[in-house]
Amino acid sequence: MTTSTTRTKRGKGRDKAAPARPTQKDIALAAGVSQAAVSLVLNKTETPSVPSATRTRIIEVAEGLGYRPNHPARMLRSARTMTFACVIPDITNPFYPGLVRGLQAVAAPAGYDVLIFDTDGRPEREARAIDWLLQGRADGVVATFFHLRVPQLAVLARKGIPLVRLESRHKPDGPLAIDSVYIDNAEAAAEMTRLLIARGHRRIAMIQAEFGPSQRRAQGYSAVMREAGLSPDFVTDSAYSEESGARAMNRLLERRGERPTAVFGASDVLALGAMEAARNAGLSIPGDIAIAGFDDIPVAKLLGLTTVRQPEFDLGALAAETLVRRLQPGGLGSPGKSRELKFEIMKRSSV
Amino acid sequence: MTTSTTRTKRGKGRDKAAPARPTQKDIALAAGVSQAAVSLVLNKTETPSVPSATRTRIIEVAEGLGYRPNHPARMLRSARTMTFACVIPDITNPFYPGLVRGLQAVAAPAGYDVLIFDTDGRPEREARAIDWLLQGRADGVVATFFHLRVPQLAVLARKGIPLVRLESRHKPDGPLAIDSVYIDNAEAAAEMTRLLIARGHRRIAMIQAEFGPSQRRAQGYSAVMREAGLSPDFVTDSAYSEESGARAMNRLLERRGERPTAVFGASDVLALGAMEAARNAGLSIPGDIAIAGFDDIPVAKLLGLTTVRQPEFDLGALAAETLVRRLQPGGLGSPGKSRELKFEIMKRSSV
DNA sequence: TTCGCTTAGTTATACGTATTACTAAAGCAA
DNA sequence: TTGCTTTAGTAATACGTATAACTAAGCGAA
Repeated sequence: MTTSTTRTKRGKGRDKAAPARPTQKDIALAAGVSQAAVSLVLNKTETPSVPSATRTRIIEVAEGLGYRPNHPARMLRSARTMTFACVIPDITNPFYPGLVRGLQAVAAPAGYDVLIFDTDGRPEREARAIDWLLQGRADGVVATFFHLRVPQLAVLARKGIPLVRLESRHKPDGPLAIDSVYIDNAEAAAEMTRLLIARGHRRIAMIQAEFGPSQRRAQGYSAVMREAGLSPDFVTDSAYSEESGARAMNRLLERRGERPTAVFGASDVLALGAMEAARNAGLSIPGDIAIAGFDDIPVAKLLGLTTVRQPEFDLGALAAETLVRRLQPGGLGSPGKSRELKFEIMKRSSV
Repeated sequence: MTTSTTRTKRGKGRDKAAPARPTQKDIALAAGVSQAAVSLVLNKTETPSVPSATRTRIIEVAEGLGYRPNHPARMLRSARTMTFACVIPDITNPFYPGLVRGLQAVAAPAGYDVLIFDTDGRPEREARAIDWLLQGRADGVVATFFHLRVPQLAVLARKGIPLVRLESRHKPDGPLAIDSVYIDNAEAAAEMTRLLIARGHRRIAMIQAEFGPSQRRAQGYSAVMREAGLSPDFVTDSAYSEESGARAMNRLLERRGERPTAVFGASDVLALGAMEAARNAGLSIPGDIAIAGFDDIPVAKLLGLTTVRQPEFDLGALAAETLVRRLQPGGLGSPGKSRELKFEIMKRSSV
């Protein structure tokens, strides 16, 4: 609008002051060598066919022009994106940022970046994620799928894209390059349920979500309840969100007859929502009602929530390690493994 | 399979039946047309030179083979990555996931993905981010830099990569494609300080971090304090983390002489750390000490933290819109604009 | 002299796509 | 018949890189 020169950024326009991104060709031209020589020097630490004088000259010219390798071109040529995709329901759920950092911690030193894809736990978004991955945007994937199962995921492995699933239980080895990392969700939930029973609770309800890891947690809870001669009591809401948790808790509180004395949220976010709803209803925690969660997101500590600790960072790091190994030559051949990390019961003040 | 012409063309023929990702060439071969025809049909909605019979055949073959366009090749050819980079200190800070979702909400419908780069607020990581962006990995950037200033960032704009900064105040228009979105951090901090004074506090300390938006917030606080004839009282720690907040609070509590009656954390995360330290020291909030924060991260509500609301999602969405507009033809020419969103004081129970 | 070896590179090609420029064949009018 | 238009495509090229295959010059040895 003002006095601005219409600058053509790149293209055959070739005007002098246009600071386009210089390519190896530009360096070659400026240094009086071929493009191949430039590529050689810039990529190999030892170049038998290029003497150090030329080497130095090329490097100096490259620095002088501010050369940066063109990533897309590299990807195309080498069929490697040097990117991991992280497919998760929602980065806003405080469980996942820690996982992502774990991923990054291992991926970055190995030269990989991390791309995030949110599915919102919806089947069509999960399908879109697969489609998107098949476009060669990532060399490997770490993912939590609520809906897709191995048959739908196998296509990735078949196209040479290893996948590490964040799972809720041990998976039998499979022939494809689909691995998993997990903590034993059923056992963890079982142990938490035992704790609640040991504290004297008999009417214990579980707030669960429709899909995802909540199912496995529900199994552990159910098993222990029945073992103790108590009847499982589920309230199901749609998502892993505070709103869902609060809604579920309100449904519990509206019940006529005997209310539960303890509520086990299938995830911390659900438990926190439940906690707030309980407080809003004038109940004290754990006096009037005990609340337990699952995940141990960072705020759980601040709020004194008794919960199951999932080592999110370590899970991410382990997943990344698995991918890095898979992507080494010949790594795709071995059978899919399931690797376990240990959970921990964090006893705080909400139970 | 039916026709045994499935050949492995990538990977030097190691695997036997490896179903490589089919390319346009493969489709062309199978459909008896040229690669150009395939590209035409698959990309244009109207193809005057390809009759609908051929069109249909090509599309069917493409679907039959499970064709997915190769993203790197597209990027190279079209010089468009269809990716936005989001450069932030730490995705683990609960302020940022919401920002990312706002970004995604606008970016995705426009066809852009979002890549996350964590800097940890360290200068060398920020420099690495720039370097990394210059490799043509993203078409546009949304970023929070603690250390880099316009001179160092200008290189992006000069190479045709628009940048939207998440800022703490209005920036004068500049000639480059560097925009910013912000809330008026100084005024917000000023207003919060006024609230604390209005509640009767006279000894009000601020916990701040060494770099980043904390500085601007400190200015607003200082101004109001001095205006009221009170002296500003800073405790500085390194990062925007709970540990830093707790450490700073402990330093305040260890002071001999008169303790502050209110503590203003330059960010919610700092305030939460301070809150925990205060509780651990046996103080009640707000009875013994009032605590205020800045950001309004999701847990602030759960913990009853009085704080300044930054519309994180909207900031992200606005940033993305700005980028999308910049990337439309001719969008890079206009001067860099600074766009403001409104903050809100969230009065809860910690003050 | 010829042969072989080393040095210092260069040339050529491929990755998969998008796009521009071109063309062969058919149809039709004059 | 020629000339022109339409139809239905194809061939060629470029994007920037990595790498395999090649070469020209110089030198020493047989």
